[in-house]
Amino acid sequence: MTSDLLENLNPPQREAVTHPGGPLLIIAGAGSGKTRVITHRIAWLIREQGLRHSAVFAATFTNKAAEEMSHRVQRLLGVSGVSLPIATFHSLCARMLRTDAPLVGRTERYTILDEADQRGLIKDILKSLGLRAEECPPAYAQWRINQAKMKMQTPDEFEATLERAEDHWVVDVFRQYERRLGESDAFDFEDLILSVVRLLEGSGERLHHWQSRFEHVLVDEYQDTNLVQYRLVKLLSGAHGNLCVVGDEDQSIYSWRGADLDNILSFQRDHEGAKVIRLEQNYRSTGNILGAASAVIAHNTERLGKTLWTEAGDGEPLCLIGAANEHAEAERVLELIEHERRRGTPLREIAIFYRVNALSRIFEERLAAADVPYRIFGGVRFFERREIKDLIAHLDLVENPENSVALLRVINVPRRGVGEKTLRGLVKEADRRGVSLWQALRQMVHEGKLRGKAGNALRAFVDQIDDWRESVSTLGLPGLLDRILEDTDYAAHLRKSDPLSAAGRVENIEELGQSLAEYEQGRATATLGGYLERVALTTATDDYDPDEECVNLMTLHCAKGLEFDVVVIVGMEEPIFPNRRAVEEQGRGLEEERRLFYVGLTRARKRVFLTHAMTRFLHGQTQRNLPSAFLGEIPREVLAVAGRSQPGWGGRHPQGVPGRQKSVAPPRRRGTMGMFRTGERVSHDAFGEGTILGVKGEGSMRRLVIRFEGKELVELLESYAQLERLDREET
DNA sequence: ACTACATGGATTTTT
DNA sequence: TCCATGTAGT
Repeated sequence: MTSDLLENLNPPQREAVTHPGGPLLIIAGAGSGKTRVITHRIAWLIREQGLRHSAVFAATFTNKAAEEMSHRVQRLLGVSGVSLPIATFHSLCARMLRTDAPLVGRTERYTILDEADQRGLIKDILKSLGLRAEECPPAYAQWRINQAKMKMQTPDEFEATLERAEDHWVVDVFRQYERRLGESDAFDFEDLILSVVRLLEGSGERLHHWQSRFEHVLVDEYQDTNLVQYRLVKLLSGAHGNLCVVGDEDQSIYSWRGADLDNILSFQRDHEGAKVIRLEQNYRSTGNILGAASAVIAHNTERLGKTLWTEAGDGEPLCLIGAANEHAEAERVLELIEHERRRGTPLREIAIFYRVNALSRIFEERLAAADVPYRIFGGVRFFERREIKDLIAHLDLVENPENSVALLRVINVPRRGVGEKTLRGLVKEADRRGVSLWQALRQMVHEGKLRGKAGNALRAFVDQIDDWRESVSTLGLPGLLDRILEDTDYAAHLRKSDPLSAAGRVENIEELGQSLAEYEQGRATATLGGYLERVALTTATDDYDPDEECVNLMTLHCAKGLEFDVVVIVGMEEPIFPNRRAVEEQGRGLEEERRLFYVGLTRARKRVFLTHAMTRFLHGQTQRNLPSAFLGEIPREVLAVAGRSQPGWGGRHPQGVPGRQKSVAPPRRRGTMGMFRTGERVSHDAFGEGTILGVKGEGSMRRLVIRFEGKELVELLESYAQLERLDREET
């Protein structure tokens, strides 16, 4: 029986799809049809192997990936509107906890804290412990606590492994934090998975229950899993061993978020008899792009190794563009976009990637000035806007008033005259009684202890929450929101606190109402808890429109999983990319930076442009930047160097080019201007005139050591330094 | 209790 | 430069 599910698959893809069971590692190179293989495999398991829909646990890292997979599987199966267990790790665990939360000390109405909530809670704890923010930065505590949790450390274990004595305060914060989470009936992101792991480890009955529920376990982006996710997957597949993981070690770029590359590197050792399938045929990029990416990544040592190939032709060479400063760089990128436009490339097929967000601004400004539509990925997310967070916090409280984080956020918004002093008293009182803030409030109301201006406000607040809680069922979700808006006169509060942005914020609130209505309409059992779970685990970047006609700006991290005809990677400069801090502060820094470059390159279908500026104004000062070392790792034969395309500009105009540039010729490509020798006089756009003192390396790695007039020594890669020979001109 | 200024720090951020 | 955060003033 040849299933139509196997049509249009290449042999290794087919083998991966039809692998019967047992551990399977699919090493999926960039652009090798990974999603296709996963979705076809799930469909194949269900249709050809007779698996129940609900028996395939398929975990991803992003909602977007999960949604796409889920849709495609449903399409393959010819069904729709089915809720398959294809979702993010967090979402799958949240679902398991909807029934099992009471077994880990929470209720079914638990709350999910996002990172902002988490930071709020930590700040609060710091305050109540009397720690000063200068010596004990909340962000640092948050980071350490999350790191510890990702390593499955309890506060005690964290304390035992603490290396720096001066960090001991974090232990206290961690202990308090865990306690307060419990009191608030809340999970943070990591807890969602961690709690399930602890549950499965602690209860044979639950382990058996979930193991038999999920007969196959699939993991996407396996190179990004951390210890907790690894344990979860191992536990769930422990009984039957039907574990299929898909990943690419060369695209692991989240180690700083706890991802452990060893999970994928040692999969074979870890799972006896594991089958390994490599997907190496690339269906996305040209030969030249693939050649560049492969050559770059070959410098890494922590690899399973794979050889990407394509049936496509070489295509055009990658194009390196050097500019004198960031203004010139932006100008060149704009020219390039204009040129692409005339070539017929749709704007939505052009992307600008940068290593750090700080680089995006100048491109935004230039694009806006030139009336080129653009959009930025990963800005402030919808559900992180202040007004939305405020209202969600109200909803959180209605669902679960024990949630102290939400309570503190909301108790004086809009202003009710409940200040810091009153609040501190309340926190202290709750602490003394050993109950949540909400419980303390209720008890105090009951005992008639709340008097005075603040007391009245607090009593009214308690009544209001109770009132809302009672009316949820009659009002419906959008109705509840309206009621909250009305009762708090929130719009007036917005107008008062920030008149300029009020209109936009009101619009956002209307959108929130829309989203509530949509949620309610979309399902038979729409609950407030269900909606809040979705909100907590969803970023609104998930719903961007890929067809919108605009240039895409994003960090290299955001680019993972996307593809464009034309990719421009800007800021290819030494301290920025590879990022000096990343290299210094993380053990595997340089290799991870290189993987990031690899990810960027492999996003491109047709053309890649790499740009760098000799000097850049950043953080309030002008820095002089050498071209990225990664540029030297690209084989010379696939790299073209654009010369100065506009005589008379681009060089010594620190203020940028005055006025609008008329459309100009495409970046001209030309090779280097012959080899330079020691002793020759040269001129350079940014550095001025100088003398070559020495030569290092050879071929594409040939570097020139130059002393520029009155300045220190500079080492430049000859192949793209854009030097001009002076001696000859002067004679 | 809220607002206005100073200070210091500035990768990346799937959930 | 720009932003978040902390403190001093009203």
